[in-house]
Formats: sequence, structure tokens, C-alpha cells
Amino acid sequence: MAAAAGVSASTASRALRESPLVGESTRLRVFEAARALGFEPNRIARSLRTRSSSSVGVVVPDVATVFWAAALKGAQDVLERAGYVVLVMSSEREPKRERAALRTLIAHRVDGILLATTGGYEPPPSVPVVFFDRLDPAASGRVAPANVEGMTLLFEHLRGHGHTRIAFVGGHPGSTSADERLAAFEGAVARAGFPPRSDYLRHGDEAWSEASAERAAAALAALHERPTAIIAASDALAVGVLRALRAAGLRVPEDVALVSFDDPVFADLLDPPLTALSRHDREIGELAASMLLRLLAGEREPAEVRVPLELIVRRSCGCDGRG
Amino acid sequence: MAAAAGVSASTASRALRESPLVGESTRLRVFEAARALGFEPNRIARSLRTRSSSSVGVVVPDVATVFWAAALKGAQDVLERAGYVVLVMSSEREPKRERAALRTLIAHRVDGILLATTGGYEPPPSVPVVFFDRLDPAASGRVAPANVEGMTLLFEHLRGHGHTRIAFVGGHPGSTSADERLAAFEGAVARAGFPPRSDYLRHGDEAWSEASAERAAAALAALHERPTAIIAASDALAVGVLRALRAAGLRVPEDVALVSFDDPVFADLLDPPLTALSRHDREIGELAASMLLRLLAGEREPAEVRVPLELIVRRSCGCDGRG
DNA sequence: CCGACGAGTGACAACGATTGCAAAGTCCGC
DNA sequence: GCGGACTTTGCAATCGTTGTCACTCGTCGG
Repeated sequence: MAAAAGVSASTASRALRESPLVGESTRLRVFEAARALGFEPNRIARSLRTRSSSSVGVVVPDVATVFWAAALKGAQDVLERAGYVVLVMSSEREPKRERAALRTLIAHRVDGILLATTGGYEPPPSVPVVFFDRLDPAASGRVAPANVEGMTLLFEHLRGHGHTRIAFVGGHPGSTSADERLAAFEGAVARAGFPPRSDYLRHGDEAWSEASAERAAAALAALHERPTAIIAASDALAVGVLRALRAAGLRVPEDVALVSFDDPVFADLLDPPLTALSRHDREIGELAASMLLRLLAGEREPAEVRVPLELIVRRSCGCDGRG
Repeated sequence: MAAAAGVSASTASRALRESPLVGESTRLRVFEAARALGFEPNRIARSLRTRSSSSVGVVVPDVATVFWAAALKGAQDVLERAGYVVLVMSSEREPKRERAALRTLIAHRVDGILLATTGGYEPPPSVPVVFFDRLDPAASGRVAPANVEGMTLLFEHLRGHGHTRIAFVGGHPGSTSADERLAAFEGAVARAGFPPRSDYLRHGDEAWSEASAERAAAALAALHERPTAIIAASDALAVGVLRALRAAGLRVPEDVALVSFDDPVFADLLDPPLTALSRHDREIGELAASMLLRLLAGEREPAEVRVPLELIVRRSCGCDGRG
């Protein structure tokens, strides 16, 4: 290729990278030759030499989940704009696979990593890591939703409707969002002066699956002193709860009110339309990616960012809807 | 690292790759040293040398869409198992961005590409390409749903209910699935002996968005001779149609029956639960990846694979449900 | 005892780009 | 016409691995 333009490899390289060290006419000649030959500089060779791969690894529990897909998209967007390529890996919620994924990424010499950890993280990694949604308590560089504020918003809304017997269907303990949301719920209960009731505290399985929430809600529905309202800690959990309540012959919101932390897709078409917090998944990915870019640029890392959430009021909480 | 084990680089390399050319004791010593140093062989250097990057590019219109996210997951799964790493790129439904993505992947010297084309494809690429869902008519190596069979299934089911005025809300013309589903619909209409009615043929926008289907369905609802049944060519379109029908004060399925090509998430919780074809997204990704692996293994390419679809009967078609 | 042989190892040259440094070319003023 | 300054170019080394080739040992058959 350099030969085709009648210059040395060095000059061709400089020309293609718009180095000011190369003459105007040469630059044009090189570009012309490159175009004619359909030449694309080999990024692998460049990476080897420059010790920077222009690639970033993103590790999530499951790419096919709406939340992670959207977060990935947010991240991919800003990373691509910055000239990085994204390597995706699924940890499948297994620390072992997460560790394997991390090793693979390191082997590929990614410049940085975005990680929603399932517990497989063990420092120190050789590249900057930004945690998103599922944080490592010890690490810095973290982006997550404002779990406490969000949960408080949900709780207070229900309390505003006069509910005092409020139950909670949470995620699987051990992840940032599950733990923080639960803690926030318990805090709100205490602040409201309600007696803490462990039978009103339930949680889903590892995958925060609909089925697990269905079981949890069925148990709540069977309680002697049934709760009058339920807070589900995620969209899938809310859908599971809804299904269980319906199966138990309970009307929502007349018999039991229901609110969800995450807004399910088509939430407004469900029966009844669900009151929920605004989605934040995409933004989490964007912010995490931006933070990583800043770290890569050598900036001192801002320890933690929280994404604020808003309440979207629909019918399932007992509000009249559309308003 | 080689030094730490007291061997040459060549030997270390051979040892780590389990070459039979290296002595048992040396192999152990090398592994020990590698473990102690947390050494991971540099895949970039290896790629440069072996001219194979162990990476595959996957280009989709939008990673955050349920369909593409699931297809990506399917692909990622089988590729990772085969030792490949996946580079994801979003084409955002723009041929220009697709071309840019393809160039970037080539620059990174991926071993192969999985492409859902939006029209930016221009042969010949330097690596094997397998098309999925959005096929290039000229290229070989293709995986897609059985659009014709699926659409026929839907149509015949409605006809079995006695419908004769069946309308169609399709995707945006120009993509494989949009075109094939429309053609299959028209074919079925003709075979049934119904008069072709262009006012019963509508389509969504580029993104197959809910909003566009809402507009299309609103127009259908306003027709003097309103259709008694509607087939939506995708999940999002079906949801849009449902929303429009509801806004028009029409009951589903009593006033207008509705069936969907793709099964929406939570389809069973919608009001009414939607009759639809089984999802095939994940499988599309898996099959495409498998086909690519076969191509990479040097096998002669099987030109085209179609994923069969099943009908999931719920209430929106007029069946009694649960059965 | 010698040569052939095989196993195990190291030296060395790539892979294709980048980069510091030196050399060549250009231009100016004196 | 010459030295100095500046611009443009090429040379050669380098990034970490892999594949080729040659070399060193034992071992074994003749």
C-alpha cells in the first residue's frame, strides 16, 4: 500500500493519521492510493505498537434482558462516538463466568471495562473499571440508579393514598439494587412509624424472575392480614406480582394496590396500567461510559454517580389514572 | 514472564498453548510462573502473528430492541463457547452508519461478521459474512424466520374464525421480514379468493414503531367498511394497533380480532392477551453464529436457513383463550 | 563405539503498524 | 555561495507471539 503511493510505510502511516509531519501533496497521494486499494490500517498492529486497543469490554449478567440491553446501548453509543469498539460479555449471573469474561477481556487488552458485577470481581485489574448498577462496595468508579430516593418516592406515594399495610417484593439479596431498595423500604417503614413486619418482606430469585415474584405475591395474598399495597422492586417482579394477584382473584388496585420500581415496557397497556418509576437503564450505560472515558483521559475519578428517578403515575396505585 | 520461568519466549508460548512439543516439567514450571505473575498471553500480538483475531463482529439496527438484544444474546452465546469475542455495533437503521460499522470491524480484523443489513452492505468484504433477519438478496449465508409459513399460519387461523375482511399492518417496506410478510399476506388473500383491497394494507415506519402502527390502525378503524380482523407484522406494531383500537372504542376481539407475528413480552398480561407466533429471535442469532462458525471452519456454506414458527393461541383472535 | 534418531529447547525472523532519530531537501539571509 | 533553520522523508527498532530451523542431549541399534 505504501508502495502503491510511492512512499515509505512511515510516511503512509503518518499521512493516514493526519500527522502534520507530512507534506500536503504526499498526504493526498497516500489517501488516493488507500482509497483505490480499499486499504484499512490494521488496528491490531497499531494496538500492539501503541499498547492501546481502542476497545472497551462491557460485562452484564444477561444481554437479552431489557434493562441490560438498554444500558449496553447507552454505553455503546458514547463509546463508539469516542472511537472505541465494544466487546460484550454475558456473565450469566455467575461469578465464575464473570471472572472468565474479565480474563478474556484482559487478554484482549481492552483499554477499560464496564462491569455490572455478580461477585466475580477481584482487584486489582490492569485497566480502569467502572461499575454500573451492580457495584462492588470496595471499588471506585460507580454509576447506579438513585435507589433510596426512588424507593422512598414509591413508598410515600402509597402512604399518601392512606396505605399502612405495605408489602415489598424485592430482588435477590446480594446486588446493589436489591439491597439498597430493601434497605430504603425498611427505612421508610420505620420513618412512617409502621411496625416492621417480616412477613411483608419477600424477594425474588437470582434473575429477579417473574415466576419468583409470582410465588412471593401468592404468599402475600394468602396472608391472614393481607397487605393493602405492594411495592415490586423491578418491572419483571411487578408483572409477576400482577399475575399472582390476578390468579388469587384480587383486583388491582381496589383490593391491593401495586407500584413498580422499574417501568415495564407497555406498562400503560397492562391491566391495570402500572404506576412505576421512570426508566434509567440507558442513562446508566451512558454515564458509566462517560465516566470510563474520563478515566481513560487520565482524569481523577469521580467516585460515584446516581441517576435520579421520577414517578410515573398510572392506575395500579389507586390514582384515577391519566393525571 | 518467560524469564521468570527460566525458559525462552518460544517455550513459554508452546507451554501455555499445551503444545506437545514441550516437556512435562517445563510446562508445569511455566504455568506456575504465569499464575504467580497473573500473566495473560497478549491476544493482540497473537492475532497479529496468526492473522486471526478470535473476534466476530455483530451489526444490528438497534441493540436495545427486544428482538435484536435476544438475537445478539443467542449469537454471543455460541460464539463465546467457540472461543470468539463479540464486537457489537449498532447501525441505527442507517446504511451509512452500517458501512462505517463494517469498516471499523474490518479495521479490527474480525474473523467474521454477523449482519442484519439496513442496506449498507457492499461486497466483497474481506471476511465471511452471515446475514440474519435482514438479508441481502445477493449474498449467501442467510438465517431468517419462516416469514411466509408464519404469516400463512396467522391468516388461516383468522380465516378459520370466519373472517373475510382481514387487514394487514406491516413493517417498513425494504427489509426482508417486511417484504416477505406482506407478500405472504397478499398471497394468502389471493388463495382464499378474497378480493385484494389496498385500503386494508398499511405499514409502519422504519423502526416498526408502535406509534406508526397506531396511526395505521386508527385509519383502519375509521374505514367505512371496517376490517373484522387485523394482522400485525410484529410485536411493537401489534401493541400500537391495540392501543389505537382501544382509543377508537373498539373491543378486541369482539369488534376487531387481532393477531401478531411476534409475541410481545408479557403478551399474556395485555388486555386482551395476544394471539401471536412464537418468538424466534434468540434462535436466529444462534443459527447465524453456528453458520458463521462453519464458514470459519472452511465448510462450504449452506445458503439459507429458516426458523420455523408456531402459533400461540390466546384471546385476541377470538378464541376462548387458555386452550 | 558411532551414527541415527527423537525429544525438548532456544535463536531468529516475521506479523503491520508507530516513532525517535537522522538524513535529505528547501529556502532564507548575509 | 554557505551556514542555519525548517520541512519532509526514510531507516530501523519495537510491540508480544508464533513458526521455522538448528542445536543439544540422551538413547538405541548395529
